[in-house]
Amino acid sequence: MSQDGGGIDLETSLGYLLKEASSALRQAMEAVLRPLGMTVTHYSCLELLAQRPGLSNSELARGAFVTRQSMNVLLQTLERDGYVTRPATAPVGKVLPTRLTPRGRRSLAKATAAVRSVEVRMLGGMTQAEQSSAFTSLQSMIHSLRDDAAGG
Amino acid sequence: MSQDGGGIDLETSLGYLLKEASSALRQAMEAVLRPLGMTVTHYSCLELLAQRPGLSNSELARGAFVTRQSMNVLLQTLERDGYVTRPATAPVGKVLPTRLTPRGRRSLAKATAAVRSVEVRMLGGMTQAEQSSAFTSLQSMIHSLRDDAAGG
DNA sequence: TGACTCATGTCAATATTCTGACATAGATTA
DNA sequence: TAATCTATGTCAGAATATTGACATGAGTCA
Repeated sequence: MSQDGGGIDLETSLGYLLKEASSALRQAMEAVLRPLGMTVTHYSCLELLAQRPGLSNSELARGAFVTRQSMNVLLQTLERDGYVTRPATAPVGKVLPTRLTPRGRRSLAKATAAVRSVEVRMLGGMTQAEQSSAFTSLQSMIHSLRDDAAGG
Repeated sequence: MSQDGGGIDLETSLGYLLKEASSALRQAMEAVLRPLGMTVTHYSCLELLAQRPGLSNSELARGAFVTRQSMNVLLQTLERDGYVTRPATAPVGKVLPTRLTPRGRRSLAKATAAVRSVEVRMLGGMTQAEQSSAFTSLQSMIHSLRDDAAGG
């Protein structure tokens, strides 16, 4: 309709569609993770640690797209429940490198399978070429948005 | 690296990239909306009402990707502050059609301009063809994820 | 008409995340 | 060395969103 000068047409807005897709993905992940007693952030943290052992609280926070305060709360729970371990004192600086315990690894294995099924489903209707171009497009969007200068 | 049988390689995962892009967009929107004293959900609600006057609480919730309970709290605040109006009694059923007040429209105008600048920036590095294919890809992902059957 | 199902609006309690703040450790610079 | 800047871990309070629950109204079906 009359998008010019008016509002942002949500029907054709790529930003809105991006949010819609992200929301659908999150909901699908929550659905398969819930039976495992795991939240998305919880899973993200474990998956990050599996791929990059020794990540710090702040690095995990950035990787899971939450604040370091939120990640800190999560890590304390995960540590208490025996999914991860952190040294009592920092080897260097204030950074506490975190690692998965065997229990954490076991827990992650089930979650990864569940999440993989979601991703496979999401990619189901796309050709390899489409996936490839979607990848490039998303990277482009991220790059443009990261060029600080908020006010323009 | 060794993604087979192991974890989900976050470096090459389209799902992770989707979350990354969505997070970057949200952060950029928060940055430009904050000076206006508005949150993203707050803005989304107003924008939805501008395009589809008379939307109900539940419909607004779905459009803004929050629960109807969360939207209800927001609407009560917006109504109290004079940005929207709702009839005291439902014209039909329990549905209360919500509408923007002149004040709500004024407030939205500034926000829309700010958000538009973010979307323009996001699209800056993409050709028209890329935007078009990104749109199709995102729609495909949403469609695949919406095909319920969570567990497979 | 009556029973059933579904969607809605709303209240309450809980959970999650964020903002603000502080002390500390390393790097940078003079 | 000393001052400054940046990044980190963490505590506390506030904002935000969610789950759970209930009553109500509309639609369906017998």
